Amino acid sequence: MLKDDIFTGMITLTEENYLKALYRLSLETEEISVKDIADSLDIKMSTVNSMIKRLAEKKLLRYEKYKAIELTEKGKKMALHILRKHRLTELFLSKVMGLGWEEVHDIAEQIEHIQSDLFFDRIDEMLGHPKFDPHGEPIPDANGKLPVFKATQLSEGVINKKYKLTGVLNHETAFLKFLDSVGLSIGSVIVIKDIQDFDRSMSVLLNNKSKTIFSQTVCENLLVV
Amino acid sequence: MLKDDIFTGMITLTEENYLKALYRLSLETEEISVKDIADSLDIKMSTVNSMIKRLAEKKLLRYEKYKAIELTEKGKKMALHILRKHRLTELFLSKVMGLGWEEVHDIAEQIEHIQSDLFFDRIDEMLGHPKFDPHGEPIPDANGKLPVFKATQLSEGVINKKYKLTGVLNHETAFLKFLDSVGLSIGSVIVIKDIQDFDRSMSVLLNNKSKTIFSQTVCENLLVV
DNA sequence: TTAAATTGTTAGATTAGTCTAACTTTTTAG
DNA sequence: CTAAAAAGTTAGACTAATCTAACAATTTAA
Repeated sequence: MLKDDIFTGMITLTEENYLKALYRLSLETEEISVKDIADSLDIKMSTVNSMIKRLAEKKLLRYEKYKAIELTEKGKKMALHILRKHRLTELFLSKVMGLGWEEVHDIAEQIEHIQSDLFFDRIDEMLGHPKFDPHGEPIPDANGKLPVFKATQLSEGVINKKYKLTGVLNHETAFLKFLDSVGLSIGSVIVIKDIQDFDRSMSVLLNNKSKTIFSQTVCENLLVV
Repeated sequence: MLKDDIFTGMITLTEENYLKALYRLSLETEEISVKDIADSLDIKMSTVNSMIKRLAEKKLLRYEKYKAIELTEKGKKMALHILRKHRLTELFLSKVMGLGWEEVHDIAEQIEHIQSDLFFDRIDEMLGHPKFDPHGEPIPDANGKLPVFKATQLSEGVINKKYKLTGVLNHETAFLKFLDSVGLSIGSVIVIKDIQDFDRSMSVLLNNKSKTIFSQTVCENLLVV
């Protein structure tokens, strides 16, 4: 029974949280330090120090005294798996269960640790295998691979190309209500018909039906792919 | 920080599992012993012994050396709260997410520990505030109160009374398919029109529409209220 | 370039949850 | 009624995850 988990690849909830933090940090900084992790998880450096030694033994990261910390491929894959579960859960709570976007994060932090492929695959299916969460962040697929493209702002778009709405950067009620009022929701098709040079506003065609004008601010807050 | 949880009423996942086991055992036996708990959770008696001392300190159960163990009102309330979350989750996984009844239990064992009233209240709402799970077991309400009546078997029913299907005792695919084929699902209305003395089969009216005959076996497996 | 500040490491303690082993009390069967 | 079996208890050890406190290495700035 001792050190069973090294053989089974089993991982504790706490270890999952370290991996997730490690992955997030790897996107933000070149070199991940013990302090970065301690700050991001709000625990002491000494605690981090002992934990990374354990994770290194499990081959989830590479670590040498006083050097920067790096996830291994195995560690990265596990982190992406948790991230996938987190993002799918957030989308599910919001789209299927109708919870507010500000409410879903804390619940998703708990549900992301549920061990059941069945459960998350079904969520994925019910959501139509989404590639991005409403923040525009990519959702890793079941194999832990990230989509190559990240969603971009509509304000970066070009005329006459078909875009699909995948998320928004502004989550205020007022903005979401505005989107509602023009008939926009995740998955809507947007085609830019014209761009006004003087104020960067755009004439757009929505879902091949209604035509309207979006200000630069609106365009910057719409994530498309 | 020391003994914080005694003040906050916070409870660990493990403690929740003890409470749940205690409650289940209290329905099965008069006197709950250390051994009962050890067997039901598959841990050693010595472990149970130390844990019940902790739970007693937290006023979740009453314990004296060599005496039977009893949940306090507070402990019972917490146990019912977990039970509510478990049963609501099972129903949700099955009815909303379309998972098979054999698959939902293990997932529900994990999700029942999620801390979020919002989440479970929303599930409750989406399910239409169900009073019974598909096993016919009552679901405690948000205040931890159990419905007074437990579902009974249709085979115990009387002629011309309106019954509502709340669950089944047999969860085999074949039986569930049969129910499907006659148009029965949770919530369906059943009225017994006649009972045959010689084989205890019943002529029944379903949803005020179709009339059919159920064998005694079928009636015994239908839970109604 | 060296002293101060920051960051990292180690040692040792604590708590939750578990175990084994030794011992005690209660229950049960002859 | 008593001896054996079953159940219960205690003591002591272990792991995971955390902490504090002391000390070491590295980085930064005067």
